[in-house]
Amino acid sequence: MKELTIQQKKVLQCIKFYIKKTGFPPTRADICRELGFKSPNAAESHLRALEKKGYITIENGASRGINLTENTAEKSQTIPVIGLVAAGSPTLADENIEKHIPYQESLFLSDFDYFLRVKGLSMKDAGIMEDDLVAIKKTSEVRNGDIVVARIDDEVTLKYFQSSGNQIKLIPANDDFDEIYINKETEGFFI
Amino acid sequence: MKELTIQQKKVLQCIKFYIKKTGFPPTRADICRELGFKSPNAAESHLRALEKKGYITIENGASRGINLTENTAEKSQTIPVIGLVAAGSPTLADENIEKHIPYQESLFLSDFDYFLRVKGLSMKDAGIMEDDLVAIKKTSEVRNGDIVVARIDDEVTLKYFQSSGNQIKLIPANDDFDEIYINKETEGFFI
DNA sequence: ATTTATACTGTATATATATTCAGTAAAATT
DNA sequence: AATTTTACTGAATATATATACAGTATAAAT
Repeated sequence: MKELTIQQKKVLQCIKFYIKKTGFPPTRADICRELGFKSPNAAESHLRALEKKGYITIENGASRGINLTENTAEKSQTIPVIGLVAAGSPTLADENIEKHIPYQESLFLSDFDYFLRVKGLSMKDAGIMEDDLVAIKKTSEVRNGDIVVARIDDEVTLKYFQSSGNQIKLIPANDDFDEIYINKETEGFFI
Repeated sequence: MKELTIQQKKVLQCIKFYIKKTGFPPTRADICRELGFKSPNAAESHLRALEKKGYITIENGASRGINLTENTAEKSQTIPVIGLVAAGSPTLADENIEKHIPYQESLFLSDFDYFLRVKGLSMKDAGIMEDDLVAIKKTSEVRNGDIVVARIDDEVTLKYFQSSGNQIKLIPANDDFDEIYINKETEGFFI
């Protein structure tokens, strides 16, 4: 596949981002707004260049008729892998990142934020083994039965989540480990 | 989430299909064409109903401004699981389907066609173990290094594919198993 | 019994949008 | 040295598209 110029890459990224954000491709005007162009023809020209180089297809006459080609859509990206460190909550800070691995977006299209490398066997019966990579999504909503990353003081663990009233139960998927009960008001506890 | 009527389900399916096919959402007219409506207002009304029930969002004023909500996009579907039967190539015929399992489309968005249950350990070193489920995609293109489902006469196996000239090499990922060499003209051989 | 939702046809229209044309200028290719 | 590609501004326009309005009819909910 022919190489893209810096500007063309920006336009392609802009299209991908717009689709991810809105669910549908941008118009010429949308691209101009995002990238600061003042003429719709600036976007048009770049689109035609991207089409010519095979990164997108354009349905002529159709509004927002941009389609990322298979190669473009599945373009592998990198995603950080974070070691399950014992102290503190895992962060995306550079020092915690084990490495970045390429991944096929098509295999896991869901938007998760990072991988976590599993230490210990407490989730063994859920099919999560030591050194497995777990896809983690940051979220504000937690439902009962979800598998969550819980931090209690300085320890980080992966457990089933069960909330009832003021009490939270963290259930491991391994009979050799005990359940953990926590009061919602307890300090130093985060999901 | 509120239940959809039969017609509303059809419209929602139509939108999903259109996006899968073209990469962008349909216009009102597109929906009419696909479903045989004669007035764009038929599509419009259904879209507003789907919006009201929370299955889609509509960006007012924007063309093709339809966005499947998270729930809708990730709506679990079922996909057939096929047992790796010894005789003949696996088919989607009912008698071969072990069961249908629900799956989160978001976890594996790539379009594969079915799961195959693995028998034997010939791909052990590629991380494919006995009774694992392998996602299979029917394709006409095979590249060297791909893992393929090969049928030789009445036996079906999973192997690495390596083609050189007129000869095909099928390489197992387990030292305990032997490589298989096949002439391209050999009968009874299919990928 | 009345209202609301479903399920459309048919017409009309403002505007959202793609796309063409006319330029300018610098960089890369041939 | 001449041509093509890149990278835009700016203006104009045909048409693609959402959307409102006017109906008709049946089913479901209140």
